[in-house]
Amino acid sequence: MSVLQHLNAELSINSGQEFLWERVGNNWYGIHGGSVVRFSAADPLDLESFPDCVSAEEIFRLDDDMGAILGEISHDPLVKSLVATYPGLRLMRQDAEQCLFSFLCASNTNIPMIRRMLRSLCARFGRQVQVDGQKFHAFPSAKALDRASEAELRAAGLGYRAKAIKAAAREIARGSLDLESLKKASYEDAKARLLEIYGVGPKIADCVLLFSLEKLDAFPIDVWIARALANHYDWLSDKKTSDKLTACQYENLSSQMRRYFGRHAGYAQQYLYYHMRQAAGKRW
DNA sequence: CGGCAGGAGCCCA
DNA sequence: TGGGCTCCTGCC
Repeated sequence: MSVLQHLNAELSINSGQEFLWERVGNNWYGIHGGSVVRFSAADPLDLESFPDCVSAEEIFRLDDDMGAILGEISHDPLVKSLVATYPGLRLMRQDAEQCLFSFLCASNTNIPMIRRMLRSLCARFGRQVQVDGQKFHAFPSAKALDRASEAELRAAGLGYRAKAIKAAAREIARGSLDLESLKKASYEDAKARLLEIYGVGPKIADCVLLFSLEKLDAFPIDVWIARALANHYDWLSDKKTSDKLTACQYENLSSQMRRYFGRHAGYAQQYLYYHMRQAAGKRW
């Protein structure tokens, strides 16, 4: 995810959503599927991609009506206050395959480790791209990942996640999984298809649905959101009693929040997530 | 320094 | 419903 603050001024990327962005001097550089993207920290709309197939409108979701969206989710007093505290925070639209592979790497680990795994995948299996005299590696295609053995993926530092990466790469490479087509499907249908993938549970599915498949009502619940719900939403039924949510509790809580916040519940989720991380002093 | 908990979870018995 | 999974960092 990324958080874009003040589109025309200060900007920060929250790596809890977008894992492969980094600031170098006055520019941000990021990996978006097969492209390297660069934009100016001072003016994010001054954006180029290499090769040129991504626009600022696309990745910053400039087509979203932020006024209307913020109005909808601000019926909740906490989110209303966070909208004021973090002006300009936005969702970023991610490459669907990269998003799926990224969150398959995200289970039972932390953000610095996720970044390390993904950089390792890019370096080993991604195409090299030169931008501004610097060498980058694009995100590997599903075919490239499918050509790698599970052992090679383990050697890239993925641990037990290698099996899931391999399984998803195979489905995409063989054409049995078409993420693009899921953008046109309903939330329920797209989620059901994602849950068939080995290694994808409700949390990862909701992340892909929100960040890449245009399901802005998806409400992913990770450990930070679970804490936010426990601390601030007393009226929720079947709240977590232990550290971890069962699949049943997850669906119950997530659907309650989707109903509560409405068709752009995912934006509310991002404010809560960003706030919980900020409050805990996390930068990355 | 060793030991242990924890980290955008999920699968399996 | 509980245990295990890779492996690294932070803390005691």
